[in-house]
Amino acid sequence: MSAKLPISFHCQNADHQRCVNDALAQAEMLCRQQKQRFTAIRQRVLELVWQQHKPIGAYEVLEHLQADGRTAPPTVYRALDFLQKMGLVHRIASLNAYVGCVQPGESHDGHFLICKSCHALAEINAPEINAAIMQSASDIGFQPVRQTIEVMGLCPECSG
Amino acid sequence: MSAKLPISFHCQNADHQRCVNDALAQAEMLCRQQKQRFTAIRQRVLELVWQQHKPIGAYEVLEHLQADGRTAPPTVYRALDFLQKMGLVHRIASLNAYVGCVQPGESHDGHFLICKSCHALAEINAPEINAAIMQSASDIGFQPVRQTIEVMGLCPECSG
DNA sequence: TATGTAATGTTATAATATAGCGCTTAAAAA
DNA sequence: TTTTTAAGCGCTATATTATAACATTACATA
Repeated sequence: MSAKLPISFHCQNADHQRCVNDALAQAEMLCRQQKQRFTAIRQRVLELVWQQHKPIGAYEVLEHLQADGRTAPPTVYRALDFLQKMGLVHRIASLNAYVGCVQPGESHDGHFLICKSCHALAEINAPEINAAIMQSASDIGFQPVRQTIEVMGLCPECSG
Repeated sequence: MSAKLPISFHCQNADHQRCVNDALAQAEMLCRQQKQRFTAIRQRVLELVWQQHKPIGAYEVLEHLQADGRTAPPTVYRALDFLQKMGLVHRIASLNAYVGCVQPGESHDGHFLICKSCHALAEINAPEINAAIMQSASDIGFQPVRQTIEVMGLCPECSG
């Protein structure tokens, strides 16, 4: 057994805004540490990503930004690329969408469980999955570099 | 230890056309069994997918089809959708591309190792990966339905 | 052959993502 | 502080991936 992240599909804080604020504060700290600029746009995009418990599409982010004034797609993609490089958000390949990373601090690949009913997403930290992949890969001489691990199914609330 | 598929990144037949022909023959049999029509377009698309050892994009398939006469995107996507439903090809979400399935016969999700250098792909059959995912999921009450497991890295030939 | 259904043709458009270039602004150097 | 430099962003255009909608064709079978 290994240490696991506290996992949940839905926010446990009564006030999700607190999650958002925490994420923003942590991001600011990380950017400062790594001498990266946490610009207004980057903050706003990260905030938008965190404001939902489910993956958000780039063009959905764009729509929100456009409420504050004209914005074009490259602006959104640049911000998302930056946030990914900083390990602050993950891209979900099977959905073409983005989620906030629950364990920021270093760029890494996540393992995701995604509810096909309510679209909630949980990022899990499962060393056994990594171990199984590493083992299978090394069996045939393959050197893993990045992973895309996305499992669709039903979350506890929707399967009940 | 479990039974594993014969895995390789590159074809072991001297003549890859044999792989292609085998795949086509098996597909024809499966379609017959399930009373599905293995039309000329479906055959041709499956052939094109199999003719490479790496994932092929829908529009790349389209280009090849257009050499034989005018064809539009929906035709390609329909054929690919059909082949996916039949379990004859897999879609690789992280690449927006398609590969032939090495163990057709029922629709299923594959586990993929993809070389980021030569783009070769291996479909592996690793029950340990499934087990690890199932365990992690059931720990938090999640019921998996579909998986996207794609590992990028270096194949034996490219890492040597 | 007549008939219903599945498959395909065709046009248009939606959805996702990036190239390229010039301006602005923040950070670093002088 | 001023200058220099590079990063970030605005903006236009366009590439890439995918689907909607409806007409037509071809197949299975009654």
